[in-house]
Amino acid sequence: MQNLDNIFFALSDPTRRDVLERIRNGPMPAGKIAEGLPVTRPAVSQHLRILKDAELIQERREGTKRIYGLNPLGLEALKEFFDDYWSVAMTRFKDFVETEEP
Amino acid sequence: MQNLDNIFFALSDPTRRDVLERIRNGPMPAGKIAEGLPVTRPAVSQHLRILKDAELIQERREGTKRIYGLNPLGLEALKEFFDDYWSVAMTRFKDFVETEEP
DNA sequence: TCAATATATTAGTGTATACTTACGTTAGTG
DNA sequence: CACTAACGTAAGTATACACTAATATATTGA
Repeated sequence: MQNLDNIFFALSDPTRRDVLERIRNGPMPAGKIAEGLPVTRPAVSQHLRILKDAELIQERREGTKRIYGLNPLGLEALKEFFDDYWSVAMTRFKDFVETEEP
Repeated sequence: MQNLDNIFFALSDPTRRDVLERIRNGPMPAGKIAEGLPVTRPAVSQHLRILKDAELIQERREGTKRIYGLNPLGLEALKEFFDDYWSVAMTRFKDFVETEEP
């Protein structure tokens, strides 16, 4: 399982979230991903690596192309973070609000 | 509503996630939050500010103390990110895996 | 009002990050 | 084999970040 450090770090960058946005409707080669983005292609390559390390995307080779698509593994880790963590938050929040009133 | 930049950035730091961990079972004054952490109290103050800007925590004053507790607003934004975004990811993932096999 | 408590803010610093340009690598094509 | 296409990698740089030490602010009590 991926650690949350990498996942949240990967998601903290807007350009990387743009990358995810571009491939959310289906896999895409690296060049095409870079087309829509305001940074150079090498920069996108570096972002892709970070996203891949976080297991948020997957790589598949096809000739000279590299097709990138979403990887649900990192997502699963995030989901666990929610289920295991924030379920408590919601219930505890009430106490906080209630004691805040006079 | 909060933007995801601030939220993911806030969550990308392990110390800040430690802060959240410490207050997830109930609000706590800043000093007590800092006790368990390996950084100085001013550093914790700075982290608290970032978490507060991201609307992940709330502040309430009580005398000279400042009590911090979880704030579900940032969390709601994150939840939307999931529901609105990753529901697509899961279904699209199948296509990717299937085309990967020979 | 003076001092103590609890905390935030500022200034300064080493390190990490995101970017660009230049170069290297791998797979197909004549 | 040379050439092109589609990438990744390396080196260098400006900026952002997290941290500490010192200072400032606000609240309470003697």
